[in-house]
Amino acid sequence: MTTETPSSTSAPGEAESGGPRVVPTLEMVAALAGVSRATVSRVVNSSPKVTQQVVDAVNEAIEKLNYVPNRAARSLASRRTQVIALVVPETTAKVFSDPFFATVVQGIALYLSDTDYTLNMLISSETKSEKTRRYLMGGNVDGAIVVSHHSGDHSYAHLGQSLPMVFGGRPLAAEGESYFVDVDNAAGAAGATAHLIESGRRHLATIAGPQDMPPGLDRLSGWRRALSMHGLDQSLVEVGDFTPESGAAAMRRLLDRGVPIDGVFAANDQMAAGAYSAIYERGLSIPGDIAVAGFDDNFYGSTATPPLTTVHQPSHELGAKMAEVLVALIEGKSVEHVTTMPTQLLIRASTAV
Amino acid sequence: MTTETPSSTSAPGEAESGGPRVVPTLEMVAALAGVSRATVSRVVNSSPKVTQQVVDAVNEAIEKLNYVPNRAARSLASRRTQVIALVVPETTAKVFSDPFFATVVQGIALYLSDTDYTLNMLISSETKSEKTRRYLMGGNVDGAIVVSHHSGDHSYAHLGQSLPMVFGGRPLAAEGESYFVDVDNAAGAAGATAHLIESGRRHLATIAGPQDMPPGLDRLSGWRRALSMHGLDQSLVEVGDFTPESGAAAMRRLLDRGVPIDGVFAANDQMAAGAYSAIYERGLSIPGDIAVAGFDDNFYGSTATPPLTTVHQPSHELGAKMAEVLVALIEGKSVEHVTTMPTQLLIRASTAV
DNA sequence: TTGAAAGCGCTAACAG
DNA sequence: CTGTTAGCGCTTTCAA
Repeated sequence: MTTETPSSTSAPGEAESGGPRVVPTLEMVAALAGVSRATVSRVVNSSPKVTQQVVDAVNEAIEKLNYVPNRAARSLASRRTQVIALVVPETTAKVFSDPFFATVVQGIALYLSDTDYTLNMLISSETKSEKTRRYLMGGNVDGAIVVSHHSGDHSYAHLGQSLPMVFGGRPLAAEGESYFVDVDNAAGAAGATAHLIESGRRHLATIAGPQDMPPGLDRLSGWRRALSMHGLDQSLVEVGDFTPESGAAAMRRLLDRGVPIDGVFAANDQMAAGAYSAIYERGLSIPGDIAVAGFDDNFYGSTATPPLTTVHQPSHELGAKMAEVLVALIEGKSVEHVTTMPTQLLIRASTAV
Repeated sequence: MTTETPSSTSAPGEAESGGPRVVPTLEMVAALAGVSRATVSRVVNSSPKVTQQVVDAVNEAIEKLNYVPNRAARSLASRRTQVIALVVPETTAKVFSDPFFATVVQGIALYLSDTDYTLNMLISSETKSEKTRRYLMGGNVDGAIVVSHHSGDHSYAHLGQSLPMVFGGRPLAAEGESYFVDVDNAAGAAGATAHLIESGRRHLATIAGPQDMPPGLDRLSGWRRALSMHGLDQSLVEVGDFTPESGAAAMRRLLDRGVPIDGVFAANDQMAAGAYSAIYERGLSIPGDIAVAGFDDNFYGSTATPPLTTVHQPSHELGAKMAEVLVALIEGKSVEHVTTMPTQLLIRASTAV
């Protein structure tokens, strides 16, 4: 990057028209208000010990000049960046097409927009993870949020010892001291399963998610919990990988067992959609022959025929909560390591009696 | 050289364990390498005029100390922030569930991860637009990217005169000097329509998008262009609002006209999906009786039965291009105001012969 | 309650 | 090619 500046010193951002952009400084405000820079700084940071009179004068000057504090200067002086990093592992970014993730991010951004923090989005690919790590530890951010979709991958966990961090989704291994916000997968799954039972189904199967991912594990255990509470058989389990195809395959395997099945809980909507096709292939009906419930509440479920009963995740709130926890952490408040958000059962036609 | 740190001053981010986080400074690198701070700065900024020997020594010191430049200090001194704002109008954020948008953002982030720029995401609601504006103009960012989904809303356009800005999607009114990156809607639509014609269809209709949105307008004109090139009738036009329901309604109106129709181009996949249901309602088949083509390439089209022929948008590349244009603009290079990205026709079963 | 002064860590002329 | 010298705009003791 050649940093030579032509003699005319055209300020960056001056663009092609308009006069030189003049950004008012705290000093100018001080001059206009007839006080010292220190006082202006106090007003800007709402220090309690400033005369109301002075406060008003300063605010008026600020208004008049359209003054906005310069973040860089502020950071440098206060040794606080007011920046929060949003780390998105590239593998997650690929699944970006999952509306769930997008909504979580939106929740984070919206929460932060009411604070003085700014969101810095980093896509961290394999090749750049070291760069990301350095950036995080280089004093460029006050904290970080790591959204790793379903994987439970907390490879940045150890950084949590030196930088406030919050993870989305519970880690696979009990990472001891890391903070995370998660949805109550087990309770959600148990609720959906209970609903199946309450609607009269007695021969329940499940299409579980990968057993090396926390949501896969937890949703399966939720299913088991509901069944054991009712003393029902728990042997009808097949595992998929969260794709529709795997759901269809799992459903076929279940049907091939030749035992009666009148209800299925799939660990996500995609697999439930896959199950639909397998069920229809065999000439069976939904919910007539088999009731189906899913998890996630996305497009696959809502557009299916019949619409899928599923477990809705409060993705927006999840994001907001992650931001909230992180900010609390940064500000030195003590926070629970684990925050669990409740899910909501969406009853639709696929489980009608 | 007073680099002493008061014993009690606990650095922020010290978290609950681990020693005080010591972030190495350029000065420490200079000392270790036995050169001046200026030289270290030159090396860090890869200035060409430094002896290789010195460069190596400095880099070694950097490595040893795990030094990362402090962005705030750098910004303050260089009067460049190296930050790019991503402005997401909240209305767009609500449509966040559209994978298109998520992918565009990903493209932006990925492009920037290879540069020294950082992405700052701002959700700008009605109530906060003034805050956003101030933030942008307060010297906190070097430039901004505004992603306004389909609306063509360039309400931030006037800021472009003082801050480098790039918009996604062409503006509704010819905003004179604003920069934008868009997909070639007209060409894409013309291509899909041409494909319909080439596959033997002669009685073509279209379900156009809202005529107050650029994509709605451009896709309709693309359809017209293809028809006029073949001297076909252009009267079978109905307008929808990009929702499946509006697509179904529009299709019903078309069928109600009582004239022969053997092909339909819908301005997006959602409306095409709606058209499917209207067509099926009348007992007609796809593509047997009517061939259907859409635009966007999303879930609605790929999961439809039969899979929908549609126009794929290079969303990832679009994002990357937006970032590229903005960076060029910031660095004073001259760039075209309009950048149009090509689309790609995805031929699937809905237009089979 | 307010002001003066001393930096935060880095870049950018300007000498040498 | 390298070092010296000033700041960038703001916060923060420390006095007054």
